[in-house]
Order: sequence, then C-alpha cells, then structure tokens
Amino acid sequence: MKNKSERLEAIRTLLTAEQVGSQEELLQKLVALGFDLTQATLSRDLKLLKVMKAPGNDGRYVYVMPNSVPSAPDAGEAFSINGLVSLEFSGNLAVAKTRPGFANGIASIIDEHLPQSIIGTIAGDDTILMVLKEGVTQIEVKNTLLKIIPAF
Amino acid sequence: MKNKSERLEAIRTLLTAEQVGSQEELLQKLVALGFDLTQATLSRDLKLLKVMKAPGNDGRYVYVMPNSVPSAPDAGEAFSINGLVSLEFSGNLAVAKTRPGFANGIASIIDEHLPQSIIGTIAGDDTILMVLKEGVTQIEVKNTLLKIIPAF
DNA sequence: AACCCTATTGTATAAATATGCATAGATGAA
DNA sequence: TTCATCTATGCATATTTATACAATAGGGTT
Repeated sequence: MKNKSERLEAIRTLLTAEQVGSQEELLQKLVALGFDLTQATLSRDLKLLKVMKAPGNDGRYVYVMPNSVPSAPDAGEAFSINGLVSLEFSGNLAVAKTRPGFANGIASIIDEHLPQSIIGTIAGDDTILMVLKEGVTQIEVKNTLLKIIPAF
Repeated sequence: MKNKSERLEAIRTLLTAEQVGSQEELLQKLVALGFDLTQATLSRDLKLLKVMKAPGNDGRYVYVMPNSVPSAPDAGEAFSINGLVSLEFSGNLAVAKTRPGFANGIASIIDEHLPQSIIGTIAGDDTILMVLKEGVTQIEVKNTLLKIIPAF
C-alpha cells in the first residue's frame, strides 16, 4: 500500500514519544491519526521495526524502539515535516502530543488555520491544549486538523 | 520458595547463552535443569528481570536480557522529592500547584505514569493543568496520582 | 498457640500477540 | 489484454503471555 512507510514512521515517532503498553493501544493512537489497519498488520509492522516489548519500572509493559541505532540503511531523510505525534479528545478539549519542542510551532499553525472551530490553544514543550468552540464536534476538528497538518 | 534466586540466575544465564523464542521453550530448558515451575511463574520472573521479547534478524523472536545495566541499585521507586502543593478538580480538568519550578518535572512524571487516565498535561512554572480522559473520574485520578506522587 | 502479614506459586483463564490462508491491488512479461 | 507474481492486508484463529484468584508456607507478634 502507498502509506505503509508513513505508517511505520508514525509508529516510530509514537513509540519514541509515548509509553505504549499494548498493540491494541498503539492501534487506537494510529487510528486516531487517521491510519486504517488492524492488529494483525501492526504485529507485522512491529516485527519489521524490531520493536521490543519490555517490562517497565512501574510494573507495566512498554514497547520500545531498538534503542537509537538507525540500523544503518536509514540514512537521513526521516524527521522531515511533522512533529505531531498523537491527538486525543476529552469533552470540549483536544490534546495533541508533538515531538519535544514542536508544540509551539504547531500550535501557531493551528491558531492560524482553525479559528472557526478552536477558540484557543496553549502549548508547552511537547503538548498542545486546544479548546473547541461550542457546538463544534470532535470529528469535525479532527478532520480539519488532518487536512491542515498532512504528512501523518 | 528457597530456590527462586537460583532460578532467576539460571534464567539470566540461559538467556545470555542461548536464543530462546518463547516462554514455553525456556520453561523446557529450566525443567531440564531440574527446576520445577510453570509458565505463569516464568512470566512473572521475566517481568521481574525486565527481559524483553525482541524480533530477531532471522524473522524469529528472541528473549533478551536488559543489556548490561544490572538495574539492581534501583533504590526506592517512589519519587521522594516532592514539589506538589495542591490538587483540585473541575470537570474533566485537574489543576495541581507545585513549588516554583517543579511543574514541568512533575508533569513529565505524570505524563509517563498516567496515560490511562490523563490524556495530556501542560505545565507552567508552578501549575500543572491535566486533561482527564473521557469516562475517568476525579477520584480515580486523585488516587492514582497520590500513589505515584505520595505525601502532600 | 492463634493470628496476621508477606512472598511465592499453581490453576484457570483472560488478554495479547503471531500467523496460515485468502484476497486484492500493482507490476511486468508475453 | 491476460497470466503470473509479488506485496500488503484482513480475517479467523492458534499460540503465547499475563494475571485474578486461591492456596500454601514462612516469619513475626501477641
């Protein structure tokens, strides 16, 4: 498929930025980012990426990328456009996770492009909080966001 | 049991010496060495030892010891250092006050440990804003937080 | 002793993960 | 075009792994 490599890149990014404890959980996040796949495919992707499931210090399990080591053939390329890592909603709020340091930049893009559905954003280092305008649905915002910030 | 540590040691040794692909397989080897246990116990042992299951280059899976890092001198788990001052809720939001400068540090601890109940945090200098996941109650969050960050 | 607490384990089962098989689209050769 | 082939994927399921629960054993304490 045309978006397999994008998906792999998204997985890479997600796993380095967040603590994910199961494939099902990772699947949710990927779906939230607009990818369409099943657990079976994810299992294969993780095998491909050599992602390991490791017990964490806190008693939970975490998926970890093969530490650093771009495995050689990687070369540059990678981290181009997008710092966006995940997107979640809760009521009239949306929280986006970004790569460290990207939050402010992305937030200002959002501010610029979504005045109709978002009344304001606040960004930290790797997190953006968005307050949705009254009456606007989560779906609407998600779709608009994905249109503006492509390259997922 | 009196031989748990022996068993753990045996597991350590086995895994560094051989390519083991499943707990069942490892179980066989341990039994062959005279140990008496079940897969359930083995699963717990592996968790304890922080053994990871990793996809190998040959398309198979291998259990690997947390390379180097004995992780033994772990000392206490809890974050004894405590900058947390107060915690209040409002709808799907929680606001924590911290000692000046502590907000970001504590927020990142929260990010790391409460992905199930908090979808994101934003921290200033002495204030943390947390957005609760939909469906999660204030009480739940408060209890979990207190477990992770004890002693107000 | 009687009681309580903690650690360890097995059993049974839930949860999570891997994969055999079938299918669909893509590519290319004849 | 038509056939062969290859990749990517879903579905269903086998396999594997984690865990809730109950039982047991070993300390301590009173």
